[in-house]
Order: sequence, then C-alpha cells, then structure tokens
Amino acid sequence: MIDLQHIRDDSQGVIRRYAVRQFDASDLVHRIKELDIERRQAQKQLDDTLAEANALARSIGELFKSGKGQEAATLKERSGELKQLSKALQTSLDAAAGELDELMTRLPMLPHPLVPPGNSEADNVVIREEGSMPKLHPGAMPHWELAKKHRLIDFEAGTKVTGAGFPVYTGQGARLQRALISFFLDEATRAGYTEVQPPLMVNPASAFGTGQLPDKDGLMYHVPAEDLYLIPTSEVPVTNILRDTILEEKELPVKYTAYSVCFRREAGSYGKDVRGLNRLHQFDKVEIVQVCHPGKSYAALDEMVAYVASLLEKLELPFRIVRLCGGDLGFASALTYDMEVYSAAQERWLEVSSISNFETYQSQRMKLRFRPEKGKNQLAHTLNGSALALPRIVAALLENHQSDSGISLPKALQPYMGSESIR
RNA sequence: GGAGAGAUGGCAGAGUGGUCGAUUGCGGCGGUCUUGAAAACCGUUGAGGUGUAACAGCCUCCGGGGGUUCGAAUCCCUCUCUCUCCGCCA
Repeated sequence: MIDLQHIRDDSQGVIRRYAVRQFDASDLVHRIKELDIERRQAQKQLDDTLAEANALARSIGELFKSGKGQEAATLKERSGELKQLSKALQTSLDAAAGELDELMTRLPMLPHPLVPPGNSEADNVVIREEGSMPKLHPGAMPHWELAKKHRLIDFEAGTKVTGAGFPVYTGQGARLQRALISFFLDEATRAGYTEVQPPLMVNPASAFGTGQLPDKDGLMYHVPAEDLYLIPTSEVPVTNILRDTILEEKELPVKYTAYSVCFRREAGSYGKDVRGLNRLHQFDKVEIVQVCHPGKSYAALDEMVAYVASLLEKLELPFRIVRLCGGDLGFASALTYDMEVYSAAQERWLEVSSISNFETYQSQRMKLRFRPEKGKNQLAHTLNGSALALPRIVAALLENHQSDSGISLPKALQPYMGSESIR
C-alpha cells in the first residue's frame, strides 16, 4: 500500500505518476480522498462521544461510592444515549475505513522517477550489456536436447510422477542443481547476507504482506485444508519474518539470503516460453532480501544489481540489465531491474533475476518499521532479488558452454561439481 | 488425534468489575558519583489514530472476534495459537 499522505498532499501528482504505469487512478484517488475525510470526521465524532461516555462512567462510579444512587440513575440515561450514538458512529466509521482500506489495496506502488513510461516489455530500457556472445559449433543444441543427451534432466519422468513443469534432475544434472545452490549461498553469505531456511508454505497474512494477495491469487498453489499457500518465491516467508516488528535504526540494513523451492501455477503459458527449463511449476531459487532505511534503499538496489551482475560474470554468461517500464513494472514495485542472460541456442534473452525496491509498499502492509534516532517510528523500505533462479541459468550454461566434447563448466562452479566439464 | 493448562508492555511476571495503558523486576535510554568503567542511587522508557506550527488534549489497543455492565485486562461465549502429558511419526 502506498502512504495515504501522498494522496492528501498532492492527489494530482499521484495520478500523474500512475500514468507512467498506464494506470488511470483518478477515480480511485478521488474516492479515496473523500473516504479519508469521511473516516476522519467519523473518527472525531466517535472519539468525542466516547470521551463523554468515559467521563460519565467515572462520575457514576463516584456517585455510587458516596451513596448518591438517585443521581447516578439520572446519569445512566445519558449514558445509554451515548452508547446508542457510539454504536452508530462506529458502524459508519467501519464502513468508511473498510472501503478505504479496500481501495488502497487496489493501488499499485508509485513508480520511481527513473521508471520509463511504456506499455510492455518492448518499452523496457537496456542499461548495460556484458560478456561476449558465444559462437556455437555447427550442430549445437538447445538445452532440452543437451539435457537428454547427457542424461541431466528427465522431463518425461517428471510429467509421469507429477505433471508438466515438474522436471526430475538426474546424475550430473542433479549435482549441478546442488552446486549452483551452494555457490549462490556461499557468495551471498560472503556479501554479508545471513542465510535463512524458511517454510515453503505461508499463511494468508504473509501472502498479503508481500503483495501476493489479493493481487496475484491465481499465481500460487493453495492448500485448502490448512488455508496455506505454497510459496512462489522465498521473498514471501523471508520478508514476513519481520512482519509486525519495529527494528532499531542501527539494526538496518537487514540482509537475508535464502534457498528455496518455488511453486508457480503459471496458468495460461504455452509454446516456446515453456519449452524445457524456460518456465516451470516448481523450480529452485536463491533469493536476497534487504530491509533498509528509506534514505538508503536506492543505494541498496544498485548494490544488489551489482552483486547479481558479479554472479553472472563468475558464471561466464553474457547478460544485460534491463530497467522495467511502467507497464511491465510489478504491482508492488517502485523500480525494478531485470537481469537477462543470453541463451545462445535458443537465440533469446532469458530473465534470470528481477531486483526490486518496494519502498514502503510491503512494509506498510506488514507494519515493518524502525525506530529512528530522533522522531517517530517510520516504515522501512524492503527490496529483493533473485540471486539466482536456477532453471534458466542451467539452460544458458548448457547452451552457451557446449562443444563437441561436452559442456565446460565455469571456473567458479568447478569446485562444487568436482570436475571441469559435463560429458 | 485425546486430556489438561495458559495467552498481559523488549523480556520476566503481578493484576478477578471503578483514575489500570496497567504494580514490580530485568533490559534500554538519560543523569549523579568515578581518572575511566563496574556497582549504587535518581529519572525516563509500548503501539496506532485524531489533533497541533510544535506541545497539550482526546480516542483505541492487556492473543482475535462477539456479549454482559453506567463502567472489563478482570465476568460470559467463540475462534486462534502456545505449553504439558498420551497416541502417531521423519
């Protein structure tokens, strides 16, 4: 949720900023403005009524003590009236506050000034490209054929056991998964992130906290018997560790890293997008999460982008950094950079990481605050990014590093794999 | 899954109908003392809303929801969670 104060201060400016997302917020914002005033008026009236009732109850108590039951009885009448009144006021307050909350959750995050306007992927801005494009030998294969040739992944077995999008990794393929997870966690730890191992299912409050609910309900697998959701990313449980907490300013930034399996329903996807490892229902990912002082969150975002770039360099993969345009920006994010690796045999860029600053969007929902040196408690900023998601990394590693004699491994992975190549 | 106990401020732990947002201890912060520190002593220390230039003031919050009462942390109902014992189990 965005801070209501923005709308109070400058509703026209808010509407203008939403236009960058191709989002016409004018009706919503105007209604919110009305409801905000309505709510405060109701609140004031209720408070005044309750104040009178409290005072009355106190004097009735006094009268009873000093044996003036008669006078107390008179006051009780007024007390009854106030009770009626406060109930009515409470009802109208709840109505206004309820609608206000509901409308507020429909507003996406305000985009950062750097966000380029635009409708779709095509309007995203490539801000950096690194690494050289591999030159493949004749007869080079896409990763799903390489995976078969080297017996790394058994897609058919996964389909039999569970369904499409749930691959079985075998032999060196399984080991590669483990190697990448260890490599990513070791790197993140070295970069100052604390490793955590979160639950793979979350309750609705957590799913709401990071913005999966109500906006992306259909994206997650739901377990109805327990009303729990399988996590689509460890961002959800990891960030929610700090839900409803007030940190000391000196504790910031909090930096967590977590490996987890991720589950996504991905309804409606088809075609080349879902071929091989390109899009799965279950996949592995190492995530990095930061909780920051508001004044430092964009420096943290840059730091996270640089960190993920360093991973891709160590994996010897060509990549580019893309700044998402307004139309492609996630609901909860103020600014997002996507990291894409080039998958040589498919001749396309694959998104392997998405790094976002949510500013106070999540912390507002989660009541994640910090105590500044001076002044009132403030909402912290939350950020996260993949570092990294495995399947497309595996796809790119296989495709880009293939040769007649097998698949060579980047130096950084060799200790984890115990070999220099996959044959 | 069965039986019982409990849920209070950062933590521990009082409080069973009337200035209780809450005794006290620990922790934290500020101060006195000290060359410095410790100890001791004094003071201070929850969150949200409303309001204000800023204070003040006012309202709400003692797991969640509902009820009884002029008045509830305290009584009643209900839900959730935690703990102990038993059963099952990696």
